[in-house]
Amino acid sequence: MKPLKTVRLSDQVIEALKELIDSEGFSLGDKFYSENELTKKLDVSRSSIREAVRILEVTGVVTVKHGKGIFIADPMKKELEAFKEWLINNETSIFEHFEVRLMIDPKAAGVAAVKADHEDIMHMEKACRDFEAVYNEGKTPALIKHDEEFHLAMAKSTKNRTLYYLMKTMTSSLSEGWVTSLHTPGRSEKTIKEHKVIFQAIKNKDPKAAEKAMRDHLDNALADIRASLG
Amino acid sequence: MKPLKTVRLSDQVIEALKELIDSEGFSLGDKFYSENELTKKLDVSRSSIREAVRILEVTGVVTVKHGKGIFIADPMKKELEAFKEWLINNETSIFEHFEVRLMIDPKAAGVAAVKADHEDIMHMEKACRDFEAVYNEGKTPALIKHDEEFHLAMAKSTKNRTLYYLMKTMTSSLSEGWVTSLHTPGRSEKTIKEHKVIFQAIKNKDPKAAEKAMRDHLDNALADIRASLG
DNA sequence: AGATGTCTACTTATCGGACAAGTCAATTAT
DNA sequence: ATAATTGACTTGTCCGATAAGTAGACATCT
Repeated sequence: MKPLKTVRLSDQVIEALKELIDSEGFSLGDKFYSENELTKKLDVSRSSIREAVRILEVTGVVTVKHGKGIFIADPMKKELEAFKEWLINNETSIFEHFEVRLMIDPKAAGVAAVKADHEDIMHMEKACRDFEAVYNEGKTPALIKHDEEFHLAMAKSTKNRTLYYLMKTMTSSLSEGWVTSLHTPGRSEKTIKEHKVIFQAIKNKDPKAAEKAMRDHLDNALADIRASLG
Repeated sequence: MKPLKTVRLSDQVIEALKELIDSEGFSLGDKFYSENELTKKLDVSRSSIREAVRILEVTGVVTVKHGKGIFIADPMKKELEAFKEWLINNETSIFEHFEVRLMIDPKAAGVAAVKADHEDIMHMEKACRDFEAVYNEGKTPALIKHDEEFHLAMAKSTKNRTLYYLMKTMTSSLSEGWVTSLHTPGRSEKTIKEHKVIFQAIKNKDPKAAEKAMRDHLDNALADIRASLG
């Protein structure tokens, strides 16, 4: 790479690095080339490489770790991990969790009803089927996983990655701490029915019905938990 | 300036330069110190100075002109251009963030209206005052911090720690470099008014009014951002 | 065998000096 | 007076050296 007049070299390097990441299929968390490797690869001094990498770091494309190397970054990942850790360590109550989920999930279901495509519909339908199948096999502990699968499929179909990652963080922290509490007597059967109602509303592209169905689902689940806890 | 363990020197330089700009009263278009001057002034090698200056350039604090020097930039103008670029390059956009915030914040404001105690009210009132004070001083870049302060105080008064930490995670996930772009022309004045409306509704323990005020606030902010981006 | 410390290679972080190249104004030649 | 030149100052890039964090291999001790 030779300097082009009037255009800063390090700016060209920035573009070259983005291109490298895309074209060579680097993804989330992968270790990138070291500064020395990049020096040879792009035939540019290490100073220019460093400037470019540093800028890619502040713009959230990569993260640089002293002594380890350059890694492809996930913008929200760091914060979400800290969030999850906090959720687990602080044993936040299941009621807090539901209060938040009641804010998010119904609205998300409404958005999903508008934006879900065929693939999303298939995914949610599969989650419903899996839940029912596992229930019929009597594998109660595994049910929570498929409950999450449905809610995550729903979140994904909103086409909002931020929302999706957020839900993933919350659900994963939930399954690690409160597995047993969620399966109160008779809850699984109700969940199967309620998920189907939500699914149908989304499939019918009816936002209001989807929102209401999701709210009812969470309200019912919360009521059952309260009842079982006395 | 001596190196501090575990903290990158160039990061410290960034803060030092921001401090220099503030404390020595540099303003829009002024010629800043040259790299050599900064080297002597901060007792740091030119490489580190360059890294820091380069980052301040991409975040819109200064502009660097070959052969001429470093100049204090117009934050708004520069950043709005860069912000557009950033939105294009990053898949998770500010719009995704707002879509999620629109799900959470209004409901949270409703809960806050019910559960906020005296201390919470004081905290929110302080956030409103701080925002207005900083605005009157013309320190635009610092406004976002006090905007977040208000929303976090609101979240905290829900007494739901999960919700609070969630909000904290989301606000911090907004890339630090581009936050001032959120303050489009005329937005600050509106924010002051809108925050007051939300605050009053919460203080009056009126959940529905609080919810509506928050929804309006976010809708308006989003509309302004869309408008400023064309 | 298992725990512990040391060595080594590789990585990023910082430094200092060198030269290229753009800018501007004072000086000089015409 | 005008044009060309020079020189000082600026950022842009390169190079080589050293510091410091990391991880795995290896040897040592218990």
